[in-house]
Amino acid sequence: MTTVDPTREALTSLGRARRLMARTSTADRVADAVREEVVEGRLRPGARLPEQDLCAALGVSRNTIREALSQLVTERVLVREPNRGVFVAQPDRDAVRDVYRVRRLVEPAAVLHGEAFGDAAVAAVRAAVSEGVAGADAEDWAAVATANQHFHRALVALADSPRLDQQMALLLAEMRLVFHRMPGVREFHEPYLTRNDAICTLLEAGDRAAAAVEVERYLRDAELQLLVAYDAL
Amino acid sequence: MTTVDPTREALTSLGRARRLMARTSTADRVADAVREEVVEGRLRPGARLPEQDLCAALGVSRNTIREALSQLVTERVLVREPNRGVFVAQPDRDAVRDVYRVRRLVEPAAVLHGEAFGDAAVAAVRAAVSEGVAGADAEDWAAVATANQHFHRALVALADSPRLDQQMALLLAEMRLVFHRMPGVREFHEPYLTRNDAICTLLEAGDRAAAAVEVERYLRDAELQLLVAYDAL
DNA sequence: ATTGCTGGATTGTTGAACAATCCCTACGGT
DNA sequence: ACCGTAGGGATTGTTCAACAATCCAGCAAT
Repeated sequence: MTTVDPTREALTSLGRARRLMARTSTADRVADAVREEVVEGRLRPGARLPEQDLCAALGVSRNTIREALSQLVTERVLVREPNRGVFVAQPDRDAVRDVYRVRRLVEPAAVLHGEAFGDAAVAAVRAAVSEGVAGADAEDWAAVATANQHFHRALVALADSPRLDQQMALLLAEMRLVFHRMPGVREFHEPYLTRNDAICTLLEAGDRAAAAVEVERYLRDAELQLLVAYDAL
Repeated sequence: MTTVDPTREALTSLGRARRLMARTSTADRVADAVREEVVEGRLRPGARLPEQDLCAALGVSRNTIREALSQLVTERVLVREPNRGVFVAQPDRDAVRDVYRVRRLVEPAAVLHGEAFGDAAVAAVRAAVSEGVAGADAEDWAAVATANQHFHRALVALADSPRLDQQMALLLAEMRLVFHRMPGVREFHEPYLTRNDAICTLLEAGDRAAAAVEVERYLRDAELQLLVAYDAL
């Protein structure tokens, strides 16, 4: 029987925390850089990413590049075609349907049954709404799109679950690829500003049930609009 | 204006399918092998996985090993401590709470709003229930645990979403790590056999609302039981 | 126009190397 | 006995160079 030493245990715990906040690895930074290029639209869906070019551009070895690319493939930001290379993902109709199927399950449930305490979580939702309005006032539609994503991230954050937050981040990154495949960012995002506001107001009033219903309707409309746009593509 | 050639289009589609069914890469196979060892419990939570040992055991180079390990780290099967190595994950109390938070949102929602048509999906649930009963009759409690996981995977499959299925697979793999940290596999899984049966019967009767409520209660009880066991650890 | 071949380019995988970091131990000072 | 420190060994993080396997484009031949 080994006796537990609480002090020692606490110290090793601190050491672990230290390690977790250690500087990210090179591969992680490469992945961040490439992901940034993709979600910002500077790398278009379908674009090919030769490993050597990335080596030259980022000044790291091919192995490190490959590690980063594998990471992005599991995030669905890139797709790998064996022996051909990796490409920026091109979400197809089925991908859109599936993403919205998940969102329609998760987002209303988070609004309805979220366990986040206090008003901070709702305040984050309000902040995203304001951010969208500010973007619209400045006619910066890319900013409006970003604010919209912050809005939905804030909705999921009501569940107070790191794992769910992470999954939502992946889904939203995939959504950016969807938007990059089609024109009309303004037309798509602008109409939802008022609906965001309405949902947020319901939340602030404590009427989670009504807010959840409204979120579900929102997502259904958005999906339909995207699928129609895909058909016209 | 380009004219569409349906034959040509079908052929390129075939080419893409060919690539997707291409034999998995070495790194993928290594990841599968290690994951198998972990979920089967032959590698205990907290165990260290030195890269060189894996090289010798599996006969592949260190770079390939590292690629596989990175993959498993993103799956939360392993954790990496920079400059120290990778270890089999040891889900802590917070991990259990978070996993169940996600499951309590997703599983009832999938049961309630799932869009899987036909009886095939419900039949899969029934199959998992029968599998559990068979395992209990044979007093094979590991089989009962596996059947339980199949049951919950079948519940999520009601949503008919590949992305959700994949996420559920990751959560269930994490749950296996939780179980490996504590004794009493039988005591934990056996009581849920009758509840599985009840939920399945409700589903077969078309009463999704009642089934969803029952799933939610189920998950709440299971979480509580696990947290108590953690405290006694 | 279709088939078959060939050369070049890219990926998949390996092996070896080196710096950086960590762990452990021994040593010396107090 | 306790703390700090310095060294040594082991492991990881990263790079580089090489080779086989595969794919692609272009060309030749029918």
